[in-house]
Formats: sequence, C-alpha cells, structure tokens
Amino acid sequence: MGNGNSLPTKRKRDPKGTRERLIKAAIELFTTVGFHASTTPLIAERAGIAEGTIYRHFDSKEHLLNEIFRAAVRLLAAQIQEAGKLREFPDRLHAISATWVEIARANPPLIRLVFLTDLGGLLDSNSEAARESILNELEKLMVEGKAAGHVRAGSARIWADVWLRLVILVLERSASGDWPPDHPAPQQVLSSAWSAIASATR
Amino acid sequence: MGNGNSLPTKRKRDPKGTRERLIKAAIELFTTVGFHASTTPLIAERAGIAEGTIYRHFDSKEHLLNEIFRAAVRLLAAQIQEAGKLREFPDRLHAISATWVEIARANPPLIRLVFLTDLGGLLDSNSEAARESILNELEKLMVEGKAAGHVRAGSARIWADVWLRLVILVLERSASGDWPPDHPAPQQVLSSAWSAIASATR
Amino acid sequence: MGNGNSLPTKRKRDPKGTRERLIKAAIELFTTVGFHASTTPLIAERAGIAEGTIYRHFDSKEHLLNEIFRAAVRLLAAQIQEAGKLREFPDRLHAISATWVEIARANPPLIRLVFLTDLGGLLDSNSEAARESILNELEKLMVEGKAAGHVRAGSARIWADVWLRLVILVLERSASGDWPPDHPAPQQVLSSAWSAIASATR
Amino acid sequence: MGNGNSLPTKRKRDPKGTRERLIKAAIELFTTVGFHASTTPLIAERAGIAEGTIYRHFDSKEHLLNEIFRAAVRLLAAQIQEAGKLREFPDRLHAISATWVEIARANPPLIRLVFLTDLGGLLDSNSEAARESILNELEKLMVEGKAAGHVRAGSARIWADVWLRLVILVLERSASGDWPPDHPAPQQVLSSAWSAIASATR
DNA sequence: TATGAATGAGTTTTCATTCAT
DNA sequence: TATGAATGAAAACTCATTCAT
Repeated sequence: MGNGNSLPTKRKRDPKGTRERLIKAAIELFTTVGFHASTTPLIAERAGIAEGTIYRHFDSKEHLLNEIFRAAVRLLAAQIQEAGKLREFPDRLHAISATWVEIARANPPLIRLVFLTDLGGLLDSNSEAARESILNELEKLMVEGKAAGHVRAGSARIWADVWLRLVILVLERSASGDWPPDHPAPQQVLSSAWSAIASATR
Repeated sequence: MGNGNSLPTKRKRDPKGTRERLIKAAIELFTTVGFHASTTPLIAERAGIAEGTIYRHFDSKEHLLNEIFRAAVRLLAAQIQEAGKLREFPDRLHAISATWVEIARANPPLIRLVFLTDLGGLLDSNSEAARESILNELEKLMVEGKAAGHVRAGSARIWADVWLRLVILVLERSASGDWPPDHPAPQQVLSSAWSAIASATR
Repeated sequence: MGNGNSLPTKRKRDPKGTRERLIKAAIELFTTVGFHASTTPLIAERAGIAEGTIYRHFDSKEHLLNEIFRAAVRLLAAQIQEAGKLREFPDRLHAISATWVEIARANPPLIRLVFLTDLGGLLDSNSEAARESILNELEKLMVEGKAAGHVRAGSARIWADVWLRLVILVLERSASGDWPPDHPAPQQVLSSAWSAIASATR
Repeated sequence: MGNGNSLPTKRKRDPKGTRERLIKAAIELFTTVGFHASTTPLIAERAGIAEGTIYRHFDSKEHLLNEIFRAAVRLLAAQIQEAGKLREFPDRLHAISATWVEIARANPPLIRLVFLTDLGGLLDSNSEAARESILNELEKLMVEGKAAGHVRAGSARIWADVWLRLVILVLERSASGDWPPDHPAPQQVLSSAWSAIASATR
C-alpha cells in the first residue's frame, strides 16, 4: 500500500541510499510474502534498483537475509543487556518487553523478521547463534530471577521460553496494529506472562 | 540415471495405498523441509509413485497441502469437542492438552503441520477458516470458564490464544522427542499455562 | 547447415529420438561455435526440444559435453585396438589413420570434438583419462615399433605425440572437406608423419 | 577532485603502467583460464585497476584480446623475417625455432596466446590475417626451400603447416616448463620436424 | 488409474559495459 | 585519466503441471 515514491520511466540516481532502500525492501517482503515469494525481481522493483544491483551489495539472496536478520537480532538483544542493569528482576522483564513493544510499533517488519517469519533452513550458523543468544540472555536473567526467589521451580531455560512466547504474542499484535498503545490487552498478557513464570510466593 | 527399462524389480503394486502413501510422504516433507523444498519429484519419489500420479489425486500442490491441513485440523478440533463433554472447566483443558500431546508423540508431522510449519500465504480460505475454528472452539470454552469464574478478566479470545501458545510449546518439544512422556517439563508448562489464564481467585 | 526438419508452431512428439537429437545438436554446436557460445536455449532450439528437456537427459551442460566426448573417444580408441591385431607396425599406423580419416569425412563433428575443440577445464577426470588413453595406446604401439627397430631413438611417448599431431592435421582438413578422398595431400602428410618418427634405417 | 577519501594505504600511482599492467594481466588470464573465464572483474583485480578503467584503454574485451593477439603475432612474425636474412634454408628454420623456443621459455603466455589458446570466433579479421601471415611467411620460406631442393614434393603450404605443428609441440612443452633447456626432446622433435618435410635427397 | 517424458515460465546469479563523479 | 556503483540482458538450471500412452 502506497510507497510514496514515484520515479517513472527513468529513475537513475538518488544520491544516497541504494543499500538502505534495498534492505528496506527486502525486510518488508521477507516478512510479508516470505523468503521464497520475495523474488529478486520483486525486491529490486520495490527498492527501485536493478536486479543486478542486489549482488553488488550481497553475495546471494540468502546472504542478504542473514545480514538483515543479524542486525535485527542485535538490536533486540541489546535491549536485554540494557535491562540487565536494573536492580529488580521484574523491572528487567518489564523494561525488555516495553522496549520491544515500542520497536514492534515503530518497525513491525523488524519484529516479524526475528520472531514471526519462519526462516527454517535459511539461516546460517552465525544467524542461528545470534537467534539463540536471545534465549540465552533471557535464560541468564531467569537464573538470577530464580536465585532471588521470583521464578518458579523448573529449568530457567523453559521459563525463558514460556515468557518469550507470550511476549511474542504481544509483539505480533502490536506490530500488526491490532493492539495500539492504548489497548488494554498488552498489559493483560504481559501480566499473564509474569504469572506464568512467577513462583507462587506468598 | 534413467532406468528406461522395465524390470519390475522394485515395488509396483499395493492395490490399496497410492493415495495414502502420497499423503504420508507429503505431510512428512512439508513439515520437515517446508513447502517449497518439498518438490513434486521429491514427494513422488518418497511416496514411491510417479510424478504425474500426484495430479490424479490433487489438482495442485497447494491443493494437496490444503487437503492435508484440513484433515489434520479436523482431528485436533474433534478433541476440543470431545473435551467439551466434561463437567469441570479445568478438566476440559487438561483433556485437550493431554490428547494433543499423545498425538504429538504418535504423529509428530501432524502436529507440526498445524501448529509449527509456516504456511503463510499457502492456505486457502477454507483452510484458514479451519485453523480459526480451533481458536474459536477454545474461545467458547474460555467464555464458559470465565462464566464459572475460572478465567481472568479480559477477552476470552486472548486467553484462548495465550493458553494455546504455551500448549504449542509443549507439543513442539513432545513432537521433537525432547520431552518424552516421563519428562517433568510438560506438566510444569501446562501448569504454567493454567496460571497464565487463571483468575487469581482463591 | 540446414537441419532438414520443419515442424513449425506446434512440434510436439516425434515418436523416438529426443535424446539422439539433443546429442546431435550439442555436438554440432560445441564443435562449431564452442562450448560457451552453445547456450542451452540454442541447443534446445537446434534439437527441436524445450530447454528444460535437456536436464531430463543430462545433469548439466558439462555433463552433456563429457558424455558425448567419452563416447567419441571410445569410438576412436577402438580403432587403435583393432589395428593392434595387425602384424606389421607400419600397417598398424596406416590402419588407424585410414579409419580415422574415414570417420572424419563421415562425421566431422566427432573428430572436431575429440581433436580440435578446446575443452580446457571442461572435461571431468573420467574424460581426461579417456583422452589420455588414446595417447597411451599409441605409445604402446610405438614401444613395440621401437622394439622392432622401426621408430627413432627417444621417448615412445613423444613419437606418439608427433605422429598424432600430423594425423590430426589430416583429420582436420578431411573433416572440413578441404581434402576430399582423391586429394594427394593426405597421403603426403601421412607419409611425412612416418618420416617424422621412423628410424633412419638403411 | 579525485576520489573523495584519501588514505593512500594501497597502491595508487605507477605513473607509467596502467595500460601495461592491464595487458599483462589480460594475457596471463586469457592463456591460463581462457577468454570466457577471464572476466572483467578478474582482469581488473589482477591488474590492480578499476573495472571501468579497462574501457579507457580498449573498446571492449574482444578488442583487448585482439590488440594483444596482434602484438604477439607481430613479435613472432618478425623472427621469420629476421631468419630470412640467413643464407641457408635449414639455418633459417633453425633460427626461427630457436628464437621461438627462447620466447616460449621467457614468456610462456605470449606463445600460448598465439599457438595454444583456442580463440575460435573471437578474433576479428585483422587478427585472423595476422595469424595467417605467419603461415604465409613460412610458406614463402618453404617455396625457396623447395627451389633449393631441400623440401619434399607437394604444396609448400602444407609443409609449412607440418613443420609448424611440430614446432608448436616443442613450444608448448617449453612454455610449460616440461622441457627445460637441457632436455633432449626439443632437439629430437625439431630434427623430426625436419625429416617430416625434407626431400629424401642423397 | 498410473506413468514419466516433455514443457516453459520462472528463479538466482553473472558480467560486459556505462556514466556521474 | 581513473573510479566503481549501477545496469540489464542473458545464462544455467528447476519444477509444477500436462498429456499421450
């Protein structure tokens, strides 16, 4: 729907941004129609560049995907690090989910790429490791949360996964616009996610 | 390698079974390597039939996928209906998850097809409706659960989704064999799923 | 030069011969315009088949080349074997060159493929071995020729190569039609080839 | 304005030499990997210049090939002229082959380009004429050799070709390093080449 | 019903060449 | 003169689908 550009017949030079436009077009397509349906002619057209130009910037379509993916993961993982600086365990989880939700609203494709698009078999080992790192970081947090008596008995890894899945639900709906900032659902689900992993402290 | 000859050395006739074998091969491939990587030559080879034979039974590869998908959904949805006959709300949820976990262990591809494989853009409207029906049925259950004071405040639909996502986590690990029947994690996560949606009633 | 076929607009089925026509078209193109200029669309068009059909018969363009090449080499090598049955050394060489010249006249592309077309880097190890086998067989002959006092001092391998190069000159001109059967040059050059390797017997 | 940045970390200026380096890189690549595999990115990289710079010096890749080829042929043809000054016919042939062998050892790519690399279809008419000129010059020599009773009966053109082919064998092996200066084979083959074309006088 | 050779549109990728700087 | 990002036509190859048998 409406990409504002309109350079008909003779596009030739936009002083800067070929690579940026390529990445933007690719991430949008990958996260909407999927990797296979994002053909190189389509990506090029959406980016307003020639098909061959893709290969000046990336070795292959898979390489393009992996580079974009890792950049996205890095951004999200950085938020976990940042939250680690807070004192209280629940505050950390809040901080992470809050920032991620903001990102989901500001940049839905990024969230979709990392959490919603099925990239099975397309990610290289570096990318898989990057993806793992998110769960690993969350797991570390959960270990500390357990030590502080906040988290249920059971594997910290599992609670990291449980919490993440419910957060992803929130991100998904936030990214789609179904749950705008003033909607009550995000808070409800995040609170529910907390209940899912919290120890039944009295 | 073309053995153009015709020495029926191998399999030739299973009077009943061409269609079954085709479906089995397709579901296994779709859920392991994905729809695009499941090429018709590959499906045919795995099913032990000729490529052209696929089109005796299904109009297209997408049609094949959709038929299989709907059959799988129907099976799972039936368990919800079945559980609806039980009196107590929590028992119903237990019954559903328990049966699904059994299915996941007995027939991992089926569970993968419905819950784990990304089929974005490949499902027709009938199939999408079938998929929706699972959430719709769960939602109905949640409505009743709310009426009985078991479920948190908030949209029943949301709690259906929350509960389902955590159950899917269990199904995923059960289907993969990571969590065998005697593993404690399934019970922990299912209990966690209940906490996620349960009202804090005493 | 004029492939006599003429099935316009709607070619569809020629009861037999797809593979044969493909091979014929390929060998003609490889030996006239070269491997790189023999594009798959061109080969297909010349063979009167669809481009994709090439790949039902051969894994790749290189595979196609190698299969054709080896078949051609086998044919030529067989003539050396055959000649080995003759008693006298000079008769053997005569027999080989005579048969090869016949082949060159009857099937110029075959000779071109083996001896004239530059296939550097395109042949797989099997094909290279096949090509070597021609020189190896000739070398064996030369060893016997030396033992019988017919061949000059020096490495038998070298005299095999020397003799072959001059025979190739004859084959080249015979294949091109420059030297028809009644032309004196072939005999002159073959006699010259003999002088090149013959010991200065008194 | 030069290039905006300015960290002359690498090579930058060989005031004289861009064209030379380009030619050197091209001839090496053409004669080792072939014309098609000698891509412009590769040539440019090997020459240490930018891809676009090739087109400052040559209209096209084919043009580049042809210019190089003609320069090489001119060098070799000059040796024939030079040898023409000698009195005796056999000395002339000796002189030519000796100089060429030296060139083959000093500059293998040059010899490969003219005699060994298959350039079918890539040479323009000027280049073809240049290539012909070598045979023409040799033919003239052979005509004189016949007049002096040194050369066999038959077309002088043919004996030029016969002699050349065996000399090429020597050049090939000398260029590859298989036959170093002290190896006996070159003399044997050159003597054999002489036998191939010499009249059976005496 | 089953076959499998044949199809041809479509895919990713390469590369000689151009042109604004 | 030199650069190198951008181009776009063309290459090899794949695969869902058709159809004569």
